[in-house]
Amino acid sequence: MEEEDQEADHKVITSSPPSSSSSPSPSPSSSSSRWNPTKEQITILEGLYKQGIRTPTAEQIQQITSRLKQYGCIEGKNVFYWFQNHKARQRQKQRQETFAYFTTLLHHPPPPPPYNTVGSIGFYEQPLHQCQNSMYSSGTVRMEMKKAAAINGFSAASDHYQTLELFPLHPTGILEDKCASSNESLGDGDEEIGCENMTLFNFFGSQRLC
Amino acid sequence: MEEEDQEADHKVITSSPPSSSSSPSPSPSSSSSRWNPTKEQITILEGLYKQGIRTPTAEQIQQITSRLKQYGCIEGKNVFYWFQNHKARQRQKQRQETFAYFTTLLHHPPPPPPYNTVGSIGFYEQPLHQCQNSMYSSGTVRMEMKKAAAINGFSAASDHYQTLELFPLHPTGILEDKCASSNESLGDGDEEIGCENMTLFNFFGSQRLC
DNA sequence: GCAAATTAATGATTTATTCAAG
DNA sequence: CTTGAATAAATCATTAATTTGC
Repeated sequence: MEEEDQEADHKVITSSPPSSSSSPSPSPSSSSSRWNPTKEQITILEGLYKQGIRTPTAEQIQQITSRLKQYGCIEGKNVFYWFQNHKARQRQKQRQETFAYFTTLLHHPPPPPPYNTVGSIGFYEQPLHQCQNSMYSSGTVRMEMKKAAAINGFSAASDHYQTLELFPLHPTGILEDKCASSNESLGDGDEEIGCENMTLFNFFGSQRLC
Repeated sequence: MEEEDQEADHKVITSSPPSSSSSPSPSPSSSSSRWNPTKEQITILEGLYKQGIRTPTAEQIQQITSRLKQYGCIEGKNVFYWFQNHKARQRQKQRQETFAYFTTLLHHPPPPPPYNTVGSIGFYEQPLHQCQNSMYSSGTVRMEMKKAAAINGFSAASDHYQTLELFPLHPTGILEDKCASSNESLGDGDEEIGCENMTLFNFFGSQRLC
């Protein structure tokens, strides 16, 4: 549809004067192409983030924006982007930390969980992401499975259930383990539970470090 | 429509300490008529949930099940039910929290930002958490807001933008006030920056940055 | 000391996924 | 099954840091 000319003049050299000034004070003369937050603005934004704000609503953005204007020029979109980026990068950071943590664990095998060691979540060594959607190839297979699972579950739910054996599900050695105990603790648990995209352990996936 | 049942089984109550208790050890003596997850099992299941798994496929269920058997007896249907219930209840919980938040907001007239101290960001007195995901009680409020953002940003992104205002995003005076130092409506020198997409959030009152 | 050159951060866009109405 | 809204991931692009040669 819209083929953005990749070669547009991104240059926009803007002849920005390398004013070398360290503080991006709201000096209007600097017609920079992008928002350059002041220290105060950053401080406030981070404070809001710590308060739990992640994806502010339009109204919130408005309020925040007008509030931040006293410290320098800023628009709503800047606030919007800031939260987008900050959230994403915090998550990214944590993934790396978690990854490092797991790597460490793999080198120091934790005491084999007998029965009461809380933890051990590492399951797949594959990206995993939310792979629940991509385990099927023909498109209907999954549906079938689901239904089957459901049916099996509900129908047979009487007494003598016996490993219903949902399918020709060969155990496959896919899920070798390399368990590692982990559960909270690592990282600043600043994500809330309600959010359904914690992706705490996605680090197996799109990890860019390497 | 697809509101998961609500009172299925499994209490998830932190199962009592394994020691000595009749914790559902792998002995299918069927002392209880229903699955009683062990703490380890819960931990793992929650971990998987955090990883993004919501509705595992039959295969995944199978894998998870066999994995969890290490910590106590369990069947595929238990896993299946657990995800069903957990998903539904998390959603329910979040809706409630969000609703509470909004109720609070409605009772506390939008706190006039007494901005002065840089460090203290007294925006919302409540933790706020992240209500962005479901702040609707009836189901439309949030939609409106988001839509506004989206439409303004992506669709209207064309030419001279000017506070499109395709919404009752009435300022409500909530955020008006101070800091009005920079007016702008005057010059309407909109095209200041060569970026087309800049209109993303015009509705915030496309004011010049500086 | 200072700028050009290089690297690291981070603002801004675009693309892909997810979810749930219709 | 299709589609729109919302959001996260990936990517692009610019600015600040910093290194480096003089």
